[in-house]
Amino acid sequence: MASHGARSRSGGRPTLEEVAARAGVGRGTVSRVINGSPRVSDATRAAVEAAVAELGYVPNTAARALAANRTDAIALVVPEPETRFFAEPYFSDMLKGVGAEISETEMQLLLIFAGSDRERRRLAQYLAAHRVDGVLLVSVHADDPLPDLLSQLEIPAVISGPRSAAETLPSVDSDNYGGGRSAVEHLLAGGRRAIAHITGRLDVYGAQRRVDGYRDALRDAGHEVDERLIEPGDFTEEGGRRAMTKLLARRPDLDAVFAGSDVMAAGARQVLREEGRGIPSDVALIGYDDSAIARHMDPPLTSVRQPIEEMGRHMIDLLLTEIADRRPAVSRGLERRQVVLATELVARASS
Amino acid sequence: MASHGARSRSGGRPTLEEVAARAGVGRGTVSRVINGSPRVSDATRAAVEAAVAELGYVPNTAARALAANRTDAIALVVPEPETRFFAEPYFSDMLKGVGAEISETEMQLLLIFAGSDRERRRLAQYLAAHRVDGVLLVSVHADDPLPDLLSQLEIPAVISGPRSAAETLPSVDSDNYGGGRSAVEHLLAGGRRAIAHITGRLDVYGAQRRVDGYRDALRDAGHEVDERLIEPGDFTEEGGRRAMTKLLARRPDLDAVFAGSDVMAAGARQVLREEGRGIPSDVALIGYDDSAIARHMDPPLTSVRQPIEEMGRHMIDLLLTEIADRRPAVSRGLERRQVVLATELVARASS
DNA sequence: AGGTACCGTGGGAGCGCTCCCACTTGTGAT
DNA sequence: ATCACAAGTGGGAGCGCTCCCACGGTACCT
Repeated sequence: MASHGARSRSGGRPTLEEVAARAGVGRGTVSRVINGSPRVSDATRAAVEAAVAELGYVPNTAARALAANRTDAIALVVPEPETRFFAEPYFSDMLKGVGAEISETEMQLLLIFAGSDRERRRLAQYLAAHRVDGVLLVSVHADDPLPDLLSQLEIPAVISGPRSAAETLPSVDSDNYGGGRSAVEHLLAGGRRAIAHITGRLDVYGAQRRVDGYRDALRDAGHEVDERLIEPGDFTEEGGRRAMTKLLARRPDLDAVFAGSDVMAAGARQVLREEGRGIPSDVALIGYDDSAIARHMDPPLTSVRQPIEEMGRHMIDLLLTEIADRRPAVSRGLERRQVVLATELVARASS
Repeated sequence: MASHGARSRSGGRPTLEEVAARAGVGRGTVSRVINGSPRVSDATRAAVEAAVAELGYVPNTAARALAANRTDAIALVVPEPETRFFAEPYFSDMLKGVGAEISETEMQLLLIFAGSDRERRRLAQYLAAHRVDGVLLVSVHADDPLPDLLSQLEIPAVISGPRSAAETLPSVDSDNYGGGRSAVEHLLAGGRRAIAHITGRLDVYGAQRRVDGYRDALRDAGHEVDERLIEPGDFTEEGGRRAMTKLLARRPDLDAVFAGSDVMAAGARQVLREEGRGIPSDVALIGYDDSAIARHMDPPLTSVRQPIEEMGRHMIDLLLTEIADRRPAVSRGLERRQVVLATELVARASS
């Protein structure tokens, strides 16, 4: 008597072997059918599929993971506290795109927050245990060690928003430079001349690029760039307020503000209101992200739209390719996989 | 030569066996140390721990799952579209509590949305594959088949918000009845007499209980309940607007409104404003959830606070107990595990 | 006719762990 | 000194799958 066989297993789920017996074929054949191999005759496939249905067979993921050395899961890592995740529409839109795309596959998506030190350590453990086949990294700051850890562990990863122009990881980004340009060009076209810019956190590459776009748009139109019109923000509403206050003090004559995010634009708006400046009569205001805030603001906010959901889709695609390429230890793909998606200016009443 | 050994394994991670060799002990001993068994001498334990550190050993989860028939993961299942998840602070607070509590353990938390039919089917597959040791169910409607599926698969589960008074699953809830009572008592104490109630979706048990609390509070204070003062909502802002409009039409003399959620209160507020009714001068308004909306409303909204984060913590505790109890096939715990937490009325300017 | 090429198939070996039995050694009771 | 028992340990068996080799059969070539 098999003493081990008596170990209480959960609900006696059918195994591959049992399906094979039922279908009158070998284990290998069932495995082939389950995994969609083409090297199975139609008759056999039908027989196996019938057996699978009758027995209600569902593959044991753990066994598969052990034997095949893959987990069929990928993680969406958010190196931020949960709070920010929920506060910013960026993340939820991203998640929506990612979720939609991944549901086309057999892969499982895990959402992991790594805001605190403690969470970081857990994440490191988790990655070291290779519990996922790949990682999606969103909102990574320039000095974050996470990407290095990932490449050291040889875990495929895709980053949203490259950390610099020299990003080595495959990445998906929107055209921040072009977005910045279009905002300024729009304001210039509206006859504005003293255009201020409240930047995002400058350790975020995308924020830098928006500044570059701002500068170049002005120069190309034959205007000089007055550094007093540029004030760094931090993507928060409060930061927007502070920046707006400073700008107003330095250049009371400004007639337009391009904020690096809708949230900062909201902060700026408050200050402009308090100072009695009409929007857009006295000062035109334009944000970035085209989030719900923009639509609901009074007046509705002109904003630069990033196709965030689409970015999420692309990230999954890149990652899956990356994972698939990892199988044969061939070609370290020198063709850098960097996707950049176009932005779109959504004009509303604020400009 | 072992032809299979050549299979390209990921990065040659150290195995239990290698740790054992390094520490000069057997496999079993290392396993005991890793799993914190007390039946190991201190000296041996130290040696093993040293070997683990030197080799950077991390257990292979798949192998462990296969051998031990557990996954060390639990899922938080949200039977709603992502959109609602992000829109309602309820979920993020819940997630915060759950996340905090689970990070005390070795368990992994998965977030699964099951809003669409398609997602439902994926979830069913997922559960059938027993990829998690237990499930946390939030926001389940009365007729949802999910709980049955779970019990059929013998997967431990805990529900937030029982589906009815006869809920069989372990559950964690706040005292909706008491919350409803306290809202009404507060309004009565403020001298209000014609108190309306905009209910939540009545297929949500908690919403029913709030209505019960509303009714009983009025009766106990010697007032009759006028059914024209009760109008069902659906937890949305638009629903709040609609309900408020109807109530005003039916009982223009009402002097207070108890809304079943802050979001609905926000909708009600808009209508009251449009009708020129002052808050709280003409009509006192009170919400439920004490969400961010309540604090930022104009005027700030009195609301009934549920300790959602704490509820999340309790859910994890219950679930872990449930999972642990599942090991020996003993006592089908007849002592129903139902936790009910107290609510708290937060008085602000709207009442 | 024999040879060569597949195709479809069966099943051994092995993935890295846990579980449990059997064994050795140390301790205290007799 | 002898026995009983516990504490600590080693390692076989097995979890359910994938991978790959080997095999028989059919089709096509020379």
